[in-house]
Amino acid sequence: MLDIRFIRDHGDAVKTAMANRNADTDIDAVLALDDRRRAILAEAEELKAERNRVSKSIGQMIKEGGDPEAVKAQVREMGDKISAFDEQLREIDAQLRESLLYIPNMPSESTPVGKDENDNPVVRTFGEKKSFDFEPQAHWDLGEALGLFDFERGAKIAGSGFPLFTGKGARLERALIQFMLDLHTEEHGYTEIAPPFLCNETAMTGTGQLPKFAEDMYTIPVDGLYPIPTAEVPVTNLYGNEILDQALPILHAAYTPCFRREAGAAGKDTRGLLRVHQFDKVELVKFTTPETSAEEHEKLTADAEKVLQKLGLHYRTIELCTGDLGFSAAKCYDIELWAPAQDKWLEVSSCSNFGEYQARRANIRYRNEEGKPGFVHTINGSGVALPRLVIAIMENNQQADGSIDLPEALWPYMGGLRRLEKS
RNA sequence: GGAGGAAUGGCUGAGUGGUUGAAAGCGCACGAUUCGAAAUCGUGUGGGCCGAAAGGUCUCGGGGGUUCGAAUCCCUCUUCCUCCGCCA
Repeated sequence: MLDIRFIRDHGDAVKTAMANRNADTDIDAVLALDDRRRAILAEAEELKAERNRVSKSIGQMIKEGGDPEAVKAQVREMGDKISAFDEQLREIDAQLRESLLYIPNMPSESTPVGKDENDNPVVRTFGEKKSFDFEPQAHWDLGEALGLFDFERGAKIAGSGFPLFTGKGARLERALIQFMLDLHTEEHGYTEIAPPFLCNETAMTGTGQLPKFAEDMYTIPVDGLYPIPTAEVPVTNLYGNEILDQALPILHAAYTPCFRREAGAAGKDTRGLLRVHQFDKVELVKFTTPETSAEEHEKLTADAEKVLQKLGLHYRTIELCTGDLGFSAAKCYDIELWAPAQDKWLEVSSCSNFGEYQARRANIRYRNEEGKPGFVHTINGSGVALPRLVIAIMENNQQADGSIDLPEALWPYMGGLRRLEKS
């Protein structure tokens, strides 16, 4: 959420930023609401000050044996007026907050201005495209043949898009999760979190999934809970409504399953693991001061990339332009893996710096050098998401006979197994 | 699921209707003392909103109510603790 005072003082900059984002927002309406709010607030508070004064004098009067009835009546009348003002304020506050919740973050100064994904610059590339002396197979064919997953039965018990892994496929999921968590906790300094997989509306609003993206979420209406679409939600909201007294930055890594309805992408990428309703992911989350957030964002992106380097996978890192930037992000790098049988890049991580946008929504603060509370900056990114990582491992490391060589980094996590082949 | 108890500032903990935003202690910050430190003494020390500031207002788990006035009384919700039941 943006600071209403910032919008008030930098209306034009905000409008430009929203235009760069292709965001449909009515900043003038928000400013008008803000004006009205302050006018009414001033009047209401003046009246309250008066009431408090007179009320106290009643106490005195009674002590001195006077008759306070006339004054009481007067104050009661003031109270009625105040109630009316408060009622108006409640309404305006709710409207204002609702409006602010629908305004996306300001892109950072350094975010390139652009229209859509075609304007996203490639920042760096690691490795290169593997060449095959045979026609590489798609992961769904490889996996089916090797008995790594059984999507038909997954669909039977849950629905299409709910993958089901079997045997070595299930083991590979577990191995990757453990490999990534070990890397981030032992080498990159993150503290592991095992959070709830369901979150309430407050948490979902804090990170920006609600209210705008409700249709992308699964819901459990009877309990008011949502299966999390990313560990970002529970881990960021860990510190909601707190003033942190521990040293920043705080670094957390968390494995969770993620649940996404993919409502806007129905019918797209329906085969295999390209786009699924449930997937595993290791997420990295940082809480920093404004001074260090840019640097910590770069480091977090590097931490995510390290996973792919260790697995020897060809990837590229792109920076999202203003037109392609996520709702809550100020700056974002996407990491994409090359999948030869798909003949395209697959996004496995979005590393975003949210500035104080999420912190303001979730009310996460720290004490600055003056000891005053200020909003932290939050940063997060996948480190990384499993399905497309599995696709890349399978499709890049496949052999002519349909077996798959496992990256060396995974051998210890697979109980020494070096290759997936027909048993 | 049933029956009880609890929720106050960074922490411990007073406070059952009137200048209480809240005693006291601890902690923390600054100052004095000291060659320096400890100890000691003094001063200060929650947060939101409005305001250029002075100041005002709101806030004692959340919401609602009674009252001229609520941390204090009433209703309700949430969370935690204890016991019973059920259960991975």
